[in-house]
Amino acid sequence: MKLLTKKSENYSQWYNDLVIKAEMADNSAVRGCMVIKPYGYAIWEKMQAALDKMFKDTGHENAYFPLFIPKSFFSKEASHVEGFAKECAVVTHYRLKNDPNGKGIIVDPEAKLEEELIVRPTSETIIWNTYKGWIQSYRDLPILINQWANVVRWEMRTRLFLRTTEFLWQEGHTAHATREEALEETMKMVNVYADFVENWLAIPVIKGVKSACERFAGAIDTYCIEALMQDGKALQCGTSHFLGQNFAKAFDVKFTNKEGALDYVWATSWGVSTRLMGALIMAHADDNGLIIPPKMAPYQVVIVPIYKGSQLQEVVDAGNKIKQMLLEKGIRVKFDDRDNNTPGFKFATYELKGVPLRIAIGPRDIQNNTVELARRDTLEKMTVSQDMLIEKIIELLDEIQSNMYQKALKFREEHTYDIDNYEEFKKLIEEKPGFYRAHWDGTAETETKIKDETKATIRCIPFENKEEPGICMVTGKPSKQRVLFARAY
RNA sequence: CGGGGUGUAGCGUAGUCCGGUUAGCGCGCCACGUUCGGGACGUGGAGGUCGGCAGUUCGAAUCUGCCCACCCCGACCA
Repeated sequence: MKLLTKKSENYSQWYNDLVIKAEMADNSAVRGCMVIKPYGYAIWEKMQAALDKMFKDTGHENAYFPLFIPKSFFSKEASHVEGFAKECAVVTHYRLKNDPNGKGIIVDPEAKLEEELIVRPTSETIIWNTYKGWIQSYRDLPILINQWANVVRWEMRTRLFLRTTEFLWQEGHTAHATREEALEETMKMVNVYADFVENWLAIPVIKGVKSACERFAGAIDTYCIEALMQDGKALQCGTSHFLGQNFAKAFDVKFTNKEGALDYVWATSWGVSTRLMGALIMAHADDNGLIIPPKMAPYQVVIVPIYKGSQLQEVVDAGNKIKQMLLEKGIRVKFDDRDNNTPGFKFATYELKGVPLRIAIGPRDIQNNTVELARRDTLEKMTVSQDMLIEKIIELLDEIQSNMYQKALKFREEHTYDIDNYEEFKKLIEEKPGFYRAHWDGTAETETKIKDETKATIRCIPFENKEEPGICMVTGKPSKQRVLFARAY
């Protein structure tokens, strides 16, 4: 049975199939929205837990702000409105009634809201309106708050996990007394994201700053992490914005500093979303299905019993014993002792779901005091003595985690090219999609021209860039360093 | 919003051009039995407003009109 279209045939189709068949998500009845299924949600919960701890460890607290934002709040920061206006869902009425013509139910025209409410596409405005009431003195600062929430952006085109109309995310919103402190926070959080994505999701990222065109609406600077997917397209995995005093000015948030003078507060905001689930899928999966890194996996080990009728009890007992041993070591394990599926079916199922390690145990193993252990990342199978099993599993989970990272890193390196000739760039971005490091004159005009002609955008100006003087590949004007181009999701 | 495509059982589909018995098949599902070291098999069974509405006709999944939904490619975007 053909479960997935091959990656090479139609990557989009392959990705959709994979998401749906691996029990991550379904398309929902609402345009552009998705149902996150239990298996997918379990992975999201793992992400939440890891990130939440990292936020707390860096001094942040969680809070919650409203879903609805009065329209007037939105208009206060000019570039922010401009950036989001085109994709907002708007609540205009608060009541339904029976259709007087007897055709079901209609919106009651009498129940029109005095002021429309925007369903948050991001919460800067309502949060800064709130912070205004919280901040009078430098002693009230910093405010370091994170919110776990859903947001709505009415994009034209949607894709499961990568760009859904409604999505889940966290958004941090901080307020500081000084520019330096806010800048430090912005950098700190982009580093937290990079740390998380690399060490937990096993996806290598490039940290950098966005060009003016790609910057968040309302920010002075946007820092980001960019990853490369297996089809050669880039995916922005997280952003951290230095908002300067833009929102403080828009919402009139002033404080008395140590010197007794009034000043506007400095702000940052930062977020990652369920898009990371898309990244996880696209960075690692193969034609057999998902590959979930051990630190993210809802279950790290699955035990599949193999038996003929009379051996059932013996094999199930052995399986339970192994399960118990693994649980005691804090390893997340599932023992699939359903008797209505064959072992082969289960093998395929858990490969599709991306479970990092599989134990198969049957009569032969019981006789030899062994199990068969199979790695999802390499599909390698080995026979292991039960006495060594726990140690071996702990070792392998570690190894799989780092092997996945190394493999993704190697892929990225093999798909990162230096390019100096624009004509060649136009050709190569088509034939060999990936990251292209090129000189750029720093102007929005050139960037826009490149985007229009090639669909490639500047993903970021990497932080860890060595000084390398050159000339812009389009205009020939001087450039201090190479920037990162790619086609992106 | 433009261009292309598709809607038939939970999923995948045949049939539509050229209207004609009870809409067929595979997977899945239910029952029983045999199986079980890489997606098992047999027997029996359940499951359909053929996307919707209207029209043409003795008769519509099939023809006509309108509408709706979804997918792919653009524009937009995390």
